[in-house]
Amino acid sequence: MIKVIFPDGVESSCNEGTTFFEVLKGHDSEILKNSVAVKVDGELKDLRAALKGDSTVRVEPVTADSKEGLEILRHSASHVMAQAVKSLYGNVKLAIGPAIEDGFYYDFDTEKPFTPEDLEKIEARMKEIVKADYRFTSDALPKKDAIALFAGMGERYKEEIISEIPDPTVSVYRQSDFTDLCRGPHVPSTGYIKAFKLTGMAGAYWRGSEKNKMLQRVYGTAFATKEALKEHLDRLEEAKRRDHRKLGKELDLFSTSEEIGSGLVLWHPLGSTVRRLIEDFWKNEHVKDDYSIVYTPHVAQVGLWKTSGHWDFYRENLYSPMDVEGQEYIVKPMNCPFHIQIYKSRLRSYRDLPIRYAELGTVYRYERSGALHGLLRVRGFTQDDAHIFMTPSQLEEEIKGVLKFTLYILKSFGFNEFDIFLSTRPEKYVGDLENWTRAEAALKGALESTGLKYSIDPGEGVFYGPKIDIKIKDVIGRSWQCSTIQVDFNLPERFDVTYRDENGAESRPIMIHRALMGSLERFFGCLVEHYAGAFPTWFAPVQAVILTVTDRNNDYAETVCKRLREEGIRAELDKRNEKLGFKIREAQLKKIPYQLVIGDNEVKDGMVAPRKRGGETLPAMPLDEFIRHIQAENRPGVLK
RNA sequence: GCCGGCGUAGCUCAGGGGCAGAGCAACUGAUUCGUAAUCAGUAGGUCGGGGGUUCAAUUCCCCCCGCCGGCUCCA
Repeated sequence: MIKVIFPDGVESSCNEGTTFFEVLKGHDSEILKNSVAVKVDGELKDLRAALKGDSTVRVEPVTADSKEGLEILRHSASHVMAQAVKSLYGNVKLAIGPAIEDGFYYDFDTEKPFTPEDLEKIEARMKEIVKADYRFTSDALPKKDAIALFAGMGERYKEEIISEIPDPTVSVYRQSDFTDLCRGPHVPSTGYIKAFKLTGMAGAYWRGSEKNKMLQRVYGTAFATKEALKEHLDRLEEAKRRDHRKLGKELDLFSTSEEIGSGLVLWHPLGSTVRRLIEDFWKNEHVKDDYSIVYTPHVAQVGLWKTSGHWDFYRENLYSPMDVEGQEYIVKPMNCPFHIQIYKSRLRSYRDLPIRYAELGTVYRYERSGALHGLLRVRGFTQDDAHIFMTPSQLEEEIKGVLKFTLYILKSFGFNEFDIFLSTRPEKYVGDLENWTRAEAALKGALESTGLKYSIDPGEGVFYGPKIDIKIKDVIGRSWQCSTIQVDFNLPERFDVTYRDENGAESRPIMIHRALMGSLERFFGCLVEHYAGAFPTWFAPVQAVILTVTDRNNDYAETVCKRLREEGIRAELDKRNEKLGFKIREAQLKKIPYQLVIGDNEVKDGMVAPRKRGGETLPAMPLDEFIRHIQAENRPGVLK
C-alpha cells in the first residue's frame, strides 16, 4: 500500500499500480473532471500513469485552467494538429510542436507551403480527431529503438532530436495511428481538447537558424473552456482595435511613405503635438533632476565608431559611410560618443561628478526589411537618451536616482505596472570583476529600495556592463520594453575618459546609459495602444472642440475659442453647416476630450455646454468655470 | 534577408482576359438644425512600378517596391 497525500491534507492509501485517474476519483471526482494531469511529488504525470515506488507520495491534480494544465492541453492540441496534418498530406515530416505563451505551434517540413484553406481543412480534421476521443498512451523506449522507429517512418528531425537526448530511454506518445516523440505528459484523450483554434501560419527555420531549411509553422491556441477561448480571441480583437498603425491613420497622427523609405516616420501635426508635449515635459523634468540637455550632430566621422567598438560589433546595423572631402562619415546609430566628447572637451574634477547629459537624439540603424513594424521597429528614431559620468562610489546613489526618476516619468503617462529585469554578467565581458560585482550590487540595491518586484536574468547583461530593463504593462496586459538602465565600463576605457580624483590622480569614471521611453516612436505607439487613441487631456492633441448649433452662434463661438487658446487650451472650432449630431459624432471619432456645444441658449447666457468624450454631458456653465474645470486636468501627470 | 498573404478613388473594400465599381470623405447646391451620420448633384483611377504572354492584361507569368503575419535580429 502507498500512502497518498492530497494538497488539502487529506490522506488515503492505494495499491501500487492504481492509476492516478482512480486515485483522484476516490478523492474528489469533481476535480477529476477538470483535471488533465497530476503532479506527483512535484513532477507532472499522465492521469493514466500508475502509482508505484515510495511509501508516501503527494498527489496534486492539475486542472485545465491552471498554467501547467493549459500548457499540457495545448501541447496535446499540437499533437492533434500534427495527426491532422499527417492524415491530410502525404510526405510531411514532423519537427517540433511545443506549447507557447498563448497557445501552441507545430513545425512541419512539407512539399508545398500551407494556404489559408489548408488551415481550415486542418482545423476541421482536428475537430474530427477530438470528437473521436482517441486515447493518448505512452511508451518508454531505449534510444536505439526509438531512432529505429522514427527512421522507419522517415522522421529525420525526430531522429536528430533523439540522438541529442542524453537519457538512455525516451518516451513516445500515441493517439490512434499517430506516434510522436514526446516527454509528455498529455491529456488522457483527444476529447479533452474542447476549445481550440488555429490562428496562423508562417515560415520558420529548423532550430531557428537561417542556415537551416525553412519549415511551415502552424500556430493555434487552446483553452480549458469555449468561454476562455472566446475571451482570448476577443482580446486579440481588442488589440487589433487599438493597433497604433490603424489608429495612427484614422486619427491622422503619423504615416510613412513609400517614396521616403521604409521605417522612416512622418509625424503629422496631431501626432507632432503629442510628441511636442512629451518632449517638453521630458526636458523640464530632466532640468529639474539636474541633467544638462545637449544637442549633437547627426553624422560623424567613422573613427568615432571604430573607437567605440560599434563599427566592429554592429556593422550590419550601421549605414554605409559617405565621403566628405576624403573623410568617411556615417549617420549616427547612437548618441554616446558625442556625449563623451562633450565630457572630454575639458578637464573634469571629481567635484564635477556626476555629470548628466540628456538628449532627445535622433539615430539611424539599419533594420532588415522583415523586422520593421509600425512605430515599434523603425530605421530612424529619437532616443530619450542620457549618459551619466560618475565615480565608482557614486554608482549606487546614482542608479537609485535614475530608477526613481524613470518610474516617475512612466507613471506620469499612466503606466503603473512594470516587469523589471536585472541582467547580470555574461560569460564574455570587459572590465574588472570588482567593478562588475559592485555594479550588480548597486543595481540590486537600487531595485530593492523601490520595493518593486523584479527578476534576475543571469548572464543576460551586455558585455560592457549589467543592466536593468523595465517593461511597462498596458491596460490590456501586454508588456512593452521601453526603459533600460545600463552600466558601462567599456566606453570610458575605449575613449580614455578621465577625471582628477581627490589626490589629483587621473581616474576612470563609470558611465550609465539610460533611456526611459526607449524611443519617442515606440513610446508614442505604446501610448496610442494603451489609451486606444483617447489620450488624457494633458497630452491630447486637441483638448476641446467647440460645436455650433447654427450659424447665428458663430461670433460667440469664435470668442470662446479665442479665449480658450489664450488660456493655453488646444481648442478647435467646428462651425461647419452641419447638424449638431454630425459634429458630435466626428469629434467623438477623433477622441477629443471635450466637446463644447454652443447654441442660442449658451449665447444668450454666456455659457458653454460641455460634453465629455465618453458621452457624459455636463450642465451648461459659464466659460470661466469650464476653463477651471479643464485646467485642472491640463497638467502633466493628470490622467483624465 | 527568408516563408506566406496582400497592394484597385483620399479612406474602407468589392470585382475580374474584352466600358473601372460601392460606401464614406471631397467639391457644388439646398437645408439653420440641440448631444454619434440632413438631402440632392458633381468630380475623382497609370488597378504599387517595370517587363512578358495575348488580337486584347487591372485580371495570367516573371522581376522589383511597399504593407501584413511569422522566422531571424534587436548594442
